[in-house]
Amino acid sequence: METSVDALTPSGPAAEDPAEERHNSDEHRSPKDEPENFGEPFAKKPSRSNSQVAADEAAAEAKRLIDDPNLKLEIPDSLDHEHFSKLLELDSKNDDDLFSSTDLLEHEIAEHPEKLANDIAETVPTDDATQHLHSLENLESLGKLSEEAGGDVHSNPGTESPSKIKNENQSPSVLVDPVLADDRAIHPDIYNSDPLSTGAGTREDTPASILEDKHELLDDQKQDASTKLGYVSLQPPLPENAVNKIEITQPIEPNSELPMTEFHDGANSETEQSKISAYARLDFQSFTFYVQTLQVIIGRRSENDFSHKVDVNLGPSKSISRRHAQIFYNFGTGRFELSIMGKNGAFVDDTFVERGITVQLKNKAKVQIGQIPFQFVLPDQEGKEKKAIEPVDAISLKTALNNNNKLAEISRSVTPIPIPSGESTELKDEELKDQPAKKKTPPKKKEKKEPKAPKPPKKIYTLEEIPPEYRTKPTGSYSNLITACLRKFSSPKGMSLSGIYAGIRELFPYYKYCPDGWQSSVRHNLSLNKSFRKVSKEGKGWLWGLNEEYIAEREKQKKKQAEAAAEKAKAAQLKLEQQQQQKAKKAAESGSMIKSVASIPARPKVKQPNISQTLAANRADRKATADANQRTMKYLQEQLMILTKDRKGLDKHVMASILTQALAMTINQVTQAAKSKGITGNPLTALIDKNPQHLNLILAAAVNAATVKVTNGSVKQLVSMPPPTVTAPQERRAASPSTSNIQPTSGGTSNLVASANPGPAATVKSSESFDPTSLSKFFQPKQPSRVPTPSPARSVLPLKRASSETESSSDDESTSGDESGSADSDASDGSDSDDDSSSSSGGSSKGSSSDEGSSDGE
DNA sequence: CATAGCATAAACAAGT
DNA sequence: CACTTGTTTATGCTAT
Repeated sequence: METSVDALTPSGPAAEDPAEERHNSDEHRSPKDEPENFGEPFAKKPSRSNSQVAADEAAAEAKRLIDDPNLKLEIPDSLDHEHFSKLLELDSKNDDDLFSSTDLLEHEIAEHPEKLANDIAETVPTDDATQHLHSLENLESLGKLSEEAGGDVHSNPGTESPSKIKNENQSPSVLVDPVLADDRAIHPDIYNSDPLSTGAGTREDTPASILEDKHELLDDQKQDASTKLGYVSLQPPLPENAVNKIEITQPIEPNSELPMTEFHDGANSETEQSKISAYARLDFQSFTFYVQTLQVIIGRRSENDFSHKVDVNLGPSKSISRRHAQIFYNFGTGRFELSIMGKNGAFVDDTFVERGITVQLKNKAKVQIGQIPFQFVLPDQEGKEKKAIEPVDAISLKTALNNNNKLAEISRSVTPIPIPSGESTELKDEELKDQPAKKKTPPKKKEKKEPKAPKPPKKIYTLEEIPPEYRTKPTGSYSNLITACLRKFSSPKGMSLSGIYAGIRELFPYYKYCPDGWQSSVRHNLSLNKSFRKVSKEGKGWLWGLNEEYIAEREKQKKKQAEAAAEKAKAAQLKLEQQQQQKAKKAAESGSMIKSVASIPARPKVKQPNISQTLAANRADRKATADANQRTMKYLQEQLMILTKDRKGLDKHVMASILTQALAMTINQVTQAAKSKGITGNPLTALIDKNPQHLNLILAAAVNAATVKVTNGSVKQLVSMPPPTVTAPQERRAASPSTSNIQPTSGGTSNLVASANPGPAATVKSSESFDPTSLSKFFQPKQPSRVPTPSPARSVLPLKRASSETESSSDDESTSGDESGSADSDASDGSDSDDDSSSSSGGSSKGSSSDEGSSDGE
């Protein structure tokens, strides 16, 4: 260590207490950890080449996930007719198939982020060491997936890149990325060292990283400073000094729960420079190293060897491994821990710790590596106070300036840092620059003891002080927030309450700025919600974890409910359709069938509050099914009308009966046929989309059969069976003026119409012999024939969600994968009107009122 | 209108 | 004694 930190000696006031977050408890890390894992905590986020980015993403996703925890499908009540119900059955089955895998994925993620995580987790082994990995992976995958999900929310899943998402969120992560990347390059060992980290960066979401994020978020000035100061060692730029300096990295803000605090260096009482912000301090005989990142690697570094990163170089002694030990902040336990990676082990408080073991680093713990002893010192109470006061950051400082009360305290806590020596000076400068601006006021360095304000009330932020993106309360329930937090930060042993607080603050910075009170809710949730459970005991409190089984169960049920709801919705729709249909018929009977038909409103249109994406999504699903059914019904009705334009003198009543029966028959038969064929999904829908001509044939046959039945054979063929292919329909229409009315809406119908009539009664023996089996062919994997452009179906019925394409796709999807075609023209007509919700996607909208109110408070 | 879920508070009990 | 951590109970809101 080149560093000259010697100037500083352990003089500083020893920390008497660990930061609040850290508990003194002695829990050790599981001994299993092997050198490689040393980064357990880090291991968690191996991939995040950019810790921050990842963090942000994670946060973003977490939010997203959280936001849509409950997608519910709704379905109408049971249908009356069995055919309908059958239809529904098919549909419901189909639903699964209907959704493209992507859809499912997205939904799933949106709905049950945790589930996803679980799934992922399941695939992974579970020992201590790997646990972290899990989380990591989970997170990552989650992140990726969620990204997709997020993307889809807007439009296409998967299209959006993480960065994009970030941008949306305006998270600073983006900015950070480059840095991290560089960082990696510079200190390959760190990243590469971790076997677990799959090539991705290994940086953790340690508080440090978090801090980084914050820095950026907080304010520009700070940003610069922070970057430079805080991560000097890591950053590519800042070469000379940085490199040499042993690692005096100085994170600027101790955020929220992070332990980082300031050390007062008695020796340098130079005033402003008497303090250094750090999470902890390592007092060596000849120098002092301030732990300002959540991960510090201690080892031996040869002069020219930069292949691996060493934050604290213990010299050339071979008894010291290149990466001999690592001190890191375990977010899960809220403590600093020491992982021994060096083959010769180390002594911690006079106890030998062998390689692969991780132990907690208590305040003032004595550590000896090789022949080099040092003491790990946590910040003292002052630090605590400071912390308590608030995260010292630009914002708080500013505020402080404005508010005298706190000002005093903050100032004390924040006083500038004296830098140990040499290189560090630059840092100092930087800091000074920063700090002066913010903290400036009282260089008063009071002896560590101050009158001590009774209790620094938590700082109250004004709206302006809060980064815009963090002004609104995250959507999602506390249980979701907690779940996200645990998934992201929890160690296998669980997470302490304070750790959870910190995690939540990290994931949802809103909680860094909002007034206290939410902690109570968190506690309330932890103990009340079965999704959480006490994993292990730590000192006074418990380490909390997720009750995966329960969660899984809950998810299942939710899903079921959703499905049930969806079915109901469908049923309702169908019912509605039927009713309409009947109405139509009646109307027809009365004389203006056509009119009635035409008038049949496409969809009831559900009013959508578009509150959250979730809801939107849910609705979308419901709608999808409902719409599909509706569309189908409408289509059938229309076609029937068209087919029976020529009533051949039958009277209204008779026609009504015929139509009703024909419809029922068609539905029934098609459904049956499909069922027997094992076809999932709504066969009618599929048919409409893929082979409307055939469906027309079926309808025609059904009509004839119904006619025969109703008229007792007096009329055998109401509809002439057209040849399958047919085309020129126009004539027909022209012929009968009435028709024209019928399809004002859809051009698509024309085809059908055509098919329906003209041809010589071709094939179908129609009438009585309505052979269901004949339908089978329609369900064959696919018939190339189908109708192209104007898919009648669509045309006829307005689709609901113009907004989200994904969904629309989902609905037609119906059966086999098809291209279903185009939604063409017609679709447009109806759809547009209602849709809705999608727009809302933005999310976040949420409780503006509450937040603002609260925040504004003063 | 009743109900389920949540969010919040707050009172208390236990540990530290 | 001051806190932190957990439990419980009560109350109000909102969406269903």
